[in-house]
Amino acid sequence: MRRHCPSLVALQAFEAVATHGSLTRAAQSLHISQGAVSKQIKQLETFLTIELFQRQRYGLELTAAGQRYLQEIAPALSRIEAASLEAMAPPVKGGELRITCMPTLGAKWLIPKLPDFFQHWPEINLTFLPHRYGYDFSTPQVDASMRFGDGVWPDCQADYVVGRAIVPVAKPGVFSLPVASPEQLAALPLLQHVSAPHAWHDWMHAVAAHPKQLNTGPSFDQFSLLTEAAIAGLGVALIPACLIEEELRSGKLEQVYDMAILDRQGYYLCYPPDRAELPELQVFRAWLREQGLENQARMRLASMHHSPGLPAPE
Amino acid sequence: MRRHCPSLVALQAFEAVATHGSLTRAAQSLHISQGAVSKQIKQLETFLTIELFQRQRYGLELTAAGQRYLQEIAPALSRIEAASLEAMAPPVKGGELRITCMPTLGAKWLIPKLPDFFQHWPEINLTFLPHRYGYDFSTPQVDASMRFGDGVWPDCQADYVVGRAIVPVAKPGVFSLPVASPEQLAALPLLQHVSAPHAWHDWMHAVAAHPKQLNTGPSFDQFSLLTEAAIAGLGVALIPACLIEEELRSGKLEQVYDMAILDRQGYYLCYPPDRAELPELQVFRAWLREQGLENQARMRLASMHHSPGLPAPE
DNA sequence: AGATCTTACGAACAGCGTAAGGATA
DNA sequence: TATCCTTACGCTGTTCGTAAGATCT
Repeated sequence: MRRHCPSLVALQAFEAVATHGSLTRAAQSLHISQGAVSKQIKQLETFLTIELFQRQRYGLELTAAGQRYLQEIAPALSRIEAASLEAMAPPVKGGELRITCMPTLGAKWLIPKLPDFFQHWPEINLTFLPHRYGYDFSTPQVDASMRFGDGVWPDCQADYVVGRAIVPVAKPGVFSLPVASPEQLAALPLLQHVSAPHAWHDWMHAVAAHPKQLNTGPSFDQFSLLTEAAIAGLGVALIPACLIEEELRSGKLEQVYDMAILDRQGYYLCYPPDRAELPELQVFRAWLREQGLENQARMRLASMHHSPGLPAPE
Repeated sequence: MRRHCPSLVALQAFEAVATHGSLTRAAQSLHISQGAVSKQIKQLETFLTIELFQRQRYGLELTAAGQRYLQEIAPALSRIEAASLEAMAPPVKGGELRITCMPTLGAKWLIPKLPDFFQHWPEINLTFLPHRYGYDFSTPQVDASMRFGDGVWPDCQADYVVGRAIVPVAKPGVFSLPVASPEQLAALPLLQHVSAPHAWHDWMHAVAAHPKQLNTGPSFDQFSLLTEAAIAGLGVALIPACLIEEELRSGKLEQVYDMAILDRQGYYLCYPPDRAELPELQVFRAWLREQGLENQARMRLASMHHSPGLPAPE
């Protein structure tokens, strides 16, 4: 049976452009030229006879059809890559992988998911080095590191994992929630992250709301404090969804408006080019990517690729 | 991020060879040369550094690793194709598709699944023509037809859908079931399909059992009668799993040994080459394929590519 | 002999990088 | 001007078909 499928490289390019919101950065992440990506996207759009992206100043944004397509394609790509890695000769017994990770992300997101990783890859010996080792790959101690940022670091490959989806949350029952419109939110106490004073403005912009004034509340310098403040009922906070999965599940927090925004910054897995071929790292990378995708699949997203973004948290 | 994936064409070739059990027939179904398929498979095996198939006289058989790989890859491919078709410009409003279908398959398998099809493709007007119209595509009345056979018909493209997985079933509680070994089955009354007197021999062979004698019971000339006989508690019957989904679910029948065999014959969607590009047909074909895959995913399979196979049923 | 898989060779095509062109603020 | 996307050209590697070779019954 002849299949009517686009090529895998085109789909990978599509996914990269969709998550990065830009041909240039997608090309960087794919390690190919920007012109090549442009052509792949165009070819894919011609094949499907639809527009996947809306061309804009400074980047491309997914159309509605593009979003639907991405939601089907991304998990399929992920599954193919994971299955291929799993099918390959398994890594050497006792394979080692040494990483560092930001404390909040580790506690709230990564560690809870590790049992699944060890179930698939019992031979891989994963070691968390002290976070203060940072991302100095010059010593042989650290193989990879979970960092926060926009995915561009010198001398460093970076694969997006999770954290760009930001949701507004509050303690259930304190305010009359969830609200019907973003404008109603503006009147509630809006908790701030000191390093991201524009976060609420950006959010309002991304959901196309234009309140006259924002009721700014107290500020905090870490997401963990912001989380606790929201749980205490002090107001509404903008927090990466991946850091409050447990709180949302258990009902300690509630999403107050069903729209996440896609910030430009997020948690990336970084590693030096010379470790890219390490089998244990490839396996970990593919697994991380699948975990990150699951997070994203469930949310309604308003994209905001070119906002200033939030600063490094914690 | 650079991905370590094989190419899509290689994966499609892999899937085709796996379902057909032969390079030659896979090549026919893909409409490319047999040498090309051979090379794709070899390249894929080199890429994964594992053996996907065991080369045998008259064909190739999946290795255990190959089976695991197929179970991940096939749904992913299916999803990509379905998403791509859905993303394309939707078929013209009021698109027509006229098919014929064998009565038992229609009643037991296809019709119950149609609500899902119409949900995805409300614009497509699907018409079931009388089965006696058969598969005469010379008149413009019939676009495609569900046929039973081994997938090779002259002047006709044929995509495998479902029906090759055969399971032994009986009424619960009548015998002491399920049995621990295939040999114990040989002593129970084995219901026969008159046109497939070797079915039970083949099944025993496929599961590597060698009973001294088979306790052959009454014979029937249609699967629907065989099904009713099994429900009545007359004995154990070998029936395509897709024809007794409802009976297994409701407990009217029970699978007596947890091993299906993959017969060479099954239900195929056939259509003339000049209708292959009909958008409505492509959509229907991709949807059928997904439905068929779901059936297969749940079973333990012992393959039996080169048995004589069962005759056309009903 | 008959069926099947493997391999070799040349042709066609797809994917890439470089680099020039065009649009927008 | 600066940034980003688009397009053109030529190179490279991949995929294909044809067809001959190998193997097994």
